[in-house]
Amino acid sequence: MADTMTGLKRTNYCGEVTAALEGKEVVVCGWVQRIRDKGMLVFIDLRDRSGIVQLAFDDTTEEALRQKAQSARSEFVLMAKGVVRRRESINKDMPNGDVEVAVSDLRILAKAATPPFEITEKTNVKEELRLKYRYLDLRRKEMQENIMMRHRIVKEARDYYDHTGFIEIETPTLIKSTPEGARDYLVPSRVQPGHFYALPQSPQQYKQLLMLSGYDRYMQVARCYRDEDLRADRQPEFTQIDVEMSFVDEQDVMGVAEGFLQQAFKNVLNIDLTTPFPILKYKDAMEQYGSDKPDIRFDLKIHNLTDVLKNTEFKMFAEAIAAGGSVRGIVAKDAADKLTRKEIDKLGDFVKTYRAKGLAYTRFTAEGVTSSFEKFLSPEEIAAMHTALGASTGDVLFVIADVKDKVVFDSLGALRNHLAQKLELTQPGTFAPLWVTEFPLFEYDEEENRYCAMHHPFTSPMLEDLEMMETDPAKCRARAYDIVLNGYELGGGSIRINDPEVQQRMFAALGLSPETVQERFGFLIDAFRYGAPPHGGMAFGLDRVVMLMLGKDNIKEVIAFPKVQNASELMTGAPGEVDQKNLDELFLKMDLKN
RNA sequence: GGCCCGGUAGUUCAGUUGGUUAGAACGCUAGCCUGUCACGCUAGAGGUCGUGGGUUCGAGCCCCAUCCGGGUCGCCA
Repeated sequence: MADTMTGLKRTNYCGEVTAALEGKEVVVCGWVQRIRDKGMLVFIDLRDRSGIVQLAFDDTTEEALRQKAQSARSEFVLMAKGVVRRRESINKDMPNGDVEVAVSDLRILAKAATPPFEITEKTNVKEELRLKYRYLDLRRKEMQENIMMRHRIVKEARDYYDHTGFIEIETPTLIKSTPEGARDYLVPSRVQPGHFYALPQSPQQYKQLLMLSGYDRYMQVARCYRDEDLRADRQPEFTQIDVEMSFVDEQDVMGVAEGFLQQAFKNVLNIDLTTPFPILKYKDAMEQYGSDKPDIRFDLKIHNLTDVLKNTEFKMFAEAIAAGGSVRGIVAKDAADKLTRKEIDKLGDFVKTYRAKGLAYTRFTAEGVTSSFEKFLSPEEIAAMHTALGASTGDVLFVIADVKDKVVFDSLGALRNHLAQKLELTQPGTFAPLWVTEFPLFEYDEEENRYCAMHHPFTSPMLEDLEMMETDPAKCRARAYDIVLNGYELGGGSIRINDPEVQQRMFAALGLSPETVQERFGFLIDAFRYGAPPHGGMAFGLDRVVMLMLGKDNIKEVIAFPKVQNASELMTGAPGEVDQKNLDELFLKMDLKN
């Protein structure tokens, strides 16, 4: 049987045992990181979330106690009492490597099986195994730092918004399903057969109603759910720092958000972010960076070559231009000696992922020019193109043409990021936040053959575009804004519609019948009849904020118990099957055919 | 649903053209060691090569199917 703690109380965390406590008696608790057994001398590195302290047993230690120490193994849980003393030889690599605890009482509180992987600060163990034994993975210093850093960032959020007059209000997570937008997670109702709750994709409608109720300046650390496929930066279950304010315009919301990021970066990372953040219109973001979440840490801007090449005889380009498409390119400065022919071919495959039909390139070296397409252009066209791109010796230029601007933007935008990574154009620890504004209000859904809300149906149109809601929806812009950091969408929001008439026009533009609107949003329409203040807000994706602040490229690293690509959790095995009895209670029948 | 990558000892990996008993490092077990700290030394255990089928005299290696994991496109108001 294991020892008990009887008679001992922890006095200090392991990492707190420093030279300042020399001569004092301490009691420490933790897990065995490592044992160095030299016979008459035994050293144990004891670890807790604060750090490591060395326990020492020597010829002055009672023999039975020393033997007990020798019986300990990795990850055993120990409690040790002893006097802090200077070491005979100092370990400069440890913060408290100049002291140790001369143990006089040792308790083995729990034995431990040999873990399936070593609990080390850094790891190269497969993620699958780490997630199956997540409770062991979370013992590692790296993970403990991530999780504790996440706590500090959440605390900064609560502090910041509290100090600036925000009230945290919890909203329900069993709510009514609204089939606009992402797929809902559904929860069957037992007491109302055939009816379902949905888990919230965001607290959107509740926070707007709170504005109507007068809780000016609301915030919530809110768990949200979307039943869509996972990515390195996307989990089906995630956390938002959700914010809504009344009697505000875009600048107010953006200013408050900038203040939060500024404070969090300062207090947590000691990094100064300059405000206000740059603002880029959606249209410019797409044209210059091929993305609505551009990484502006590096240049590699996209240039439009359509005019320059409008009379070209090169078929690939001419056909795209004739069909109303475009030809655009980017220049990788001084990359000619870094990109081999083989690597450029690979880039051609890369852009095909984004539906580009091909990647035209020119390698521009002192020895000469290698180009996949310039032989089809006139000398005047080549010169004009090079001028437009700002290309010179040593550069590699890439050109993509397509009937659809979206294909050109998507592929060049992705190529831009890919090249930046390959050519190491960014430095770790640099942060380039910006706002992207003036998003389109609508997006054409080719499957459903109608316009959908790009953001959500409560987003206000820009005042000057109001009339275009009916006449030219594609051109109608929204009072929406996204905050972007290093190529990631950190969050987004909008000024909402607070005029019931505009809201009706919005629903009409989306092709929703009055009956559908009444059924889905009736309570909201109704509420807005009773005095809705002008309001707006936004939400940060907390997981991404933490991920970027920690310099990670996978969101799982900053979530204690994340899900894997098929949306299961490897440790518990969720989701699981349930008993027939549970199904019967919920009036559910399985049909697993097809 | 599509594309790409991976799965060999507890872990990370190597494994030649298909050919003897599948190796290394770390970890683990036992013994020795009075100042270690990636301790050291000696000895040892540990493998259904993801799974199923096929080709072959012979498969970790070739073929087919399938499972698991990663990245990504679609998807993510």
